[in-house]
Amino acid sequence: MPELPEVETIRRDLEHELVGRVVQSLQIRDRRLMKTAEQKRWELNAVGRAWTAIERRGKYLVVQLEAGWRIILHLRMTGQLVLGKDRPQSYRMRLTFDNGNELSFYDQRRFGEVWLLAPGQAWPSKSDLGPDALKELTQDMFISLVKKRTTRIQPLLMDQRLISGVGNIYAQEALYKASIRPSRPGRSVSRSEATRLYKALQETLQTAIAHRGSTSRNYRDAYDQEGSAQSLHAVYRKGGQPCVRCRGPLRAARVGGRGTVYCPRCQK
DNA sequence: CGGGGCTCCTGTGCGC
DNA sequence: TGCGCACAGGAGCCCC
Repeated sequence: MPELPEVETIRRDLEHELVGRVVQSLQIRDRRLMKTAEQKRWELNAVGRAWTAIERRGKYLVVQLEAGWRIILHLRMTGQLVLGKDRPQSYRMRLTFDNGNELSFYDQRRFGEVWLLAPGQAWPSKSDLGPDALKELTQDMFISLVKKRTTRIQPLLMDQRLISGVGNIYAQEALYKASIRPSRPGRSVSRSEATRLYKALQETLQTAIAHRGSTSRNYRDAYDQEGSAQSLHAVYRKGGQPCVRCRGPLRAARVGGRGTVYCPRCQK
């Protein structure tokens, strides 16, 4: 599910509802998510602490707790963080706060991950994250990064070590907007094309946030509501349908092991 | 460095 | 209707 715009939407919802609140208890239903020893560590160190800030790095959510502890969450494909009481019992983890509010972590495919980090403890991502696509990536950084690689441009956009936050939906949409084929080697993308792509990416991500993310299947915001950015999609999952620009059929292909859709006439 | 394939899971949609 | 297969917003790992 969630790429940068979806995670940012959830972040804002949680910030609004939970900053300043104190965790009162936690329930775990998925032993794969957290083993008994780890659960004890959470009860000792996360329960009783207030949430002081909620940040985002790429597709990760970072919850700052009192005294320098941090909770890191990654929703992978189908993770959901939903506020409110009387939600379904199929949660993997649930936190209860001092005002009675609850936060439930649902995850159909169970790829999502959660960490509790002690003060100063290392970031859990195996490989370091590249600059955040919206907050840190500048046009110059983007151009030099693209020109340096022989990798195809779509997998390049989605490589979290190079740029963090972009996934399969928004990579496809930005490439369409910039009229560049997903399979083009980075190095073959000219300066002016890269500039166009940078701007398309920024605009795509910002507009998606303004629409509270894309709900294709599983994604819901923290209030369990769907986003509406999917109504803006020009190519994602639209193989065979007419291109909105030239009316020719969009083509479905595989690039870097992932499905992608592009317009063979508009995207060079 | 790059690319392909497989893995972790569960659910859906399609062709036969 | 049933069955099997491909594929799905992610990402790490292994091998070539």
